[in-house]
Amino acid sequence: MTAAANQSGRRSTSRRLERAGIRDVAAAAGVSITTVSDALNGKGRLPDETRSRVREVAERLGYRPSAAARTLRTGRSGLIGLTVTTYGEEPFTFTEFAYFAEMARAATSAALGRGFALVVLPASSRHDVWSNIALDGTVVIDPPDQDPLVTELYRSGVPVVSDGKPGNCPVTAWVDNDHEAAVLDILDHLSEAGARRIGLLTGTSTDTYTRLSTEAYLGWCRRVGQEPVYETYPAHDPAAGAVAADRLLARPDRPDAVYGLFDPNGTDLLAAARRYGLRVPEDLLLVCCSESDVYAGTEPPITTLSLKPRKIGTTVVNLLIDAIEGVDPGSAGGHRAEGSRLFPPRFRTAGTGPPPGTLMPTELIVRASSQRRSPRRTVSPPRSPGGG
Amino acid sequence: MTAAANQSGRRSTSRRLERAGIRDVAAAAGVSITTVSDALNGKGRLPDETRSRVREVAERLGYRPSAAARTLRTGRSGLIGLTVTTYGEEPFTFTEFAYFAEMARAATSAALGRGFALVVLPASSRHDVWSNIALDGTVVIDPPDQDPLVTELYRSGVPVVSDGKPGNCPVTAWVDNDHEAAVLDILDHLSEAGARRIGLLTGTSTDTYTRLSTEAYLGWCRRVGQEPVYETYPAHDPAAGAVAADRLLARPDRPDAVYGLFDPNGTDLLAAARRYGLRVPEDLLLVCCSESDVYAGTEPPITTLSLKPRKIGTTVVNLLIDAIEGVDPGSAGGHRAEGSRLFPPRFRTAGTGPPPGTLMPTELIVRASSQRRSPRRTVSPPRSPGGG
DNA sequence: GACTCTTGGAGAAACGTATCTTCAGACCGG
DNA sequence: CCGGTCTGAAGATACGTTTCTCCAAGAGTC
Repeated sequence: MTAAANQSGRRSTSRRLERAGIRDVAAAAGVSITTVSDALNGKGRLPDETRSRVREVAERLGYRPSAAARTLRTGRSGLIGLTVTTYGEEPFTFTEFAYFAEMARAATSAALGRGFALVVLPASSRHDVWSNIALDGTVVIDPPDQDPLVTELYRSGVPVVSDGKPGNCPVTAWVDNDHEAAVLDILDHLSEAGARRIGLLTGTSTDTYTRLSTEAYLGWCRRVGQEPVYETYPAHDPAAGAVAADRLLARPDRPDAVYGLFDPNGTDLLAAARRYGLRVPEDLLLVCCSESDVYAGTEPPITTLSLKPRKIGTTVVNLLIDAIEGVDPGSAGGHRAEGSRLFPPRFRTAGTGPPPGTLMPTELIVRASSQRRSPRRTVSPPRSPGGG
Repeated sequence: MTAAANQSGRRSTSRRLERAGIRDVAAAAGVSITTVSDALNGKGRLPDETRSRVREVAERLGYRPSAAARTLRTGRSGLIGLTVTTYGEEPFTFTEFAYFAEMARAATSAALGRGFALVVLPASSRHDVWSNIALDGTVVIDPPDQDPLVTELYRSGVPVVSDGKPGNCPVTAWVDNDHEAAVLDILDHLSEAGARRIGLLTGTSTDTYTRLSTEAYLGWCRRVGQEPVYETYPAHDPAAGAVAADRLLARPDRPDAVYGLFDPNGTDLLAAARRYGLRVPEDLLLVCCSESDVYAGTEPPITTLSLKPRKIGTTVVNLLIDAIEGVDPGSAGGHRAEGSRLFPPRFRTAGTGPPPGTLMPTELIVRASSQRRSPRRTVSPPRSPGGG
């Protein structure tokens, strides 16, 4: 007791009325700080009586362990960065699209459930902000090729999991949709509904989503023998989308079905169709990729492809925390991702092979805009009942 | 140099291949760690030559100061909590409504601009998550009366600024719209457009927004001599809104104009009106509170009240950081809030008076749904040209 | 030449926790 | 009676900064 009391005495003279520290608790309980730490953290070998007594004293003193000190000592902050990449020169697309909002929400929730909190950090943030925060790991949304930020993070030993298959930057793991399969699915769906010439509304940026989707479309055209009909525009510019939709329907080789890669494309295409006197779905079949449920209420309702951002967000965070906690994902201790795991994930062992990736399924929500036969049906599964 | 070299030597034997620390930089540059710290942080009295040499060495070694250690030492983490309150039993309304998404985005941006990052923390989070994070301050969105979380934060000395005038919990400062003025404005606007009986669609929860708005409506009715016509529903339940909208228009004393307090009310009311064969705006004038621009594209476009979440988010964060940095908001050093400041903010001096509040203006975006005369006009200022 | 300033920089003490090591004593079998 | 094991707990160190205090030497000043 004497030592603890001495320390406490010293402190009380040097500082006044500050928050109670572990030493104060130790002194008040008549034990050492080791015992306090052990009692509060459920470690060490202590009789339950001591444990509860210490806890009670700590409670009475309103003791709150210093997160900073704990982080310094343990090397764990309980903080995960959520990086939102910026489109073009736009400062900040976070929550701009429903996809990001949903994904961020699910990620926050999943992290919280495992005791971590999320720090929202645009990739364009000042470097001093980044380096001033103790991060246990980072989620990166849709990193561009050769993202210097990701590279530096990875090099400095911070686990990085990306939403979107990374181009050339090393990551611990990544999660993405099977964009190729999704596009092919939609094209088949439109063909079955009677489409003869399917057009595409796509973006000019080089992110994986845009690239894979466009390539899948072009490949399908080649295979089926259809001339590609597509227009591109900078996806981050909301005004440009309407213009591109107009361009697409104004072409001499006007498509009789269109798939739009971005969320606002549905309303833009619908408006353009109206301007050209095209009826949907009679004259024009429409599908777009969107997480917004406004398309259930448009006239007519529009078929959408959902990328399942909630599943993605949850999976990304779980993979990241697994990596942080050093869990072997094969063992029983690891948290199982919810979606189907097409690629068996392996955690990076120094310099062997590509980082493990997980492909998540998408969901096609079929509505009136892509059905000629029975426009009364509103929602149906994407494939015939026999499909997996 | 000897001491530094010794320390470096000791360390290199005990640990291998870890990140470079300040000691390593000091040893490599042949100076003391004090000098390194001063050089890197622009403090102390050092000739530029030494400064740049140290910086260069640090760069070469890839030195990144430990955020945890800095936080422990300085007591500043550069982290701000963003608390999203939960509606009813719903887990998590963050980004649910456009208001929160916009507000959070603006807050993140503003914080980043001043060197802080935001940690998203639902009020329902496990306590261990809260206490495990070193927060310099917290933004609380719409705290309920007697929020225990806010009370504890405030008591433990963490500055708290709330979006929404707090009920009974102590905060450092708060920001809110002038909801009473906004409602009165809308009611006047509808009256001028020819409404004889104005109805209200409101919520059952007790948050400030709902309470003040409803009270303003009731007061106006009393003053004008109109019998109140309103329906309430739990705002967090999206399905209940449509039902309540239907109830309101099914009443025997059916209103000829309705103001809906929540974002989805516009589409719900429009759908209900259609079901009852009511034309908007001919038979029914419509206004709702929303940040979504879908109401510019509905048929007809709907007049909305914007609470200006971006301004709110920016102001809240700036007030919080002012408090964290101990800036007297009256002095030139303080960051000026952008909006009009109806109450002169004073920072809390122990136990005197209520916390300083700032009222921000709202904006009425007038569209066809609330105008009988000239439905062609789409957007106009809320008041007559003479108004402030 | 003794004195004050000023400049450049080093030493060492925190910050508050977690944990490794050590240690005294109790208990126990032979 | 003695060595060994187990329990309960204290001591000390390290985590990596920032910053307060102090000192040496050079530069002026009278």
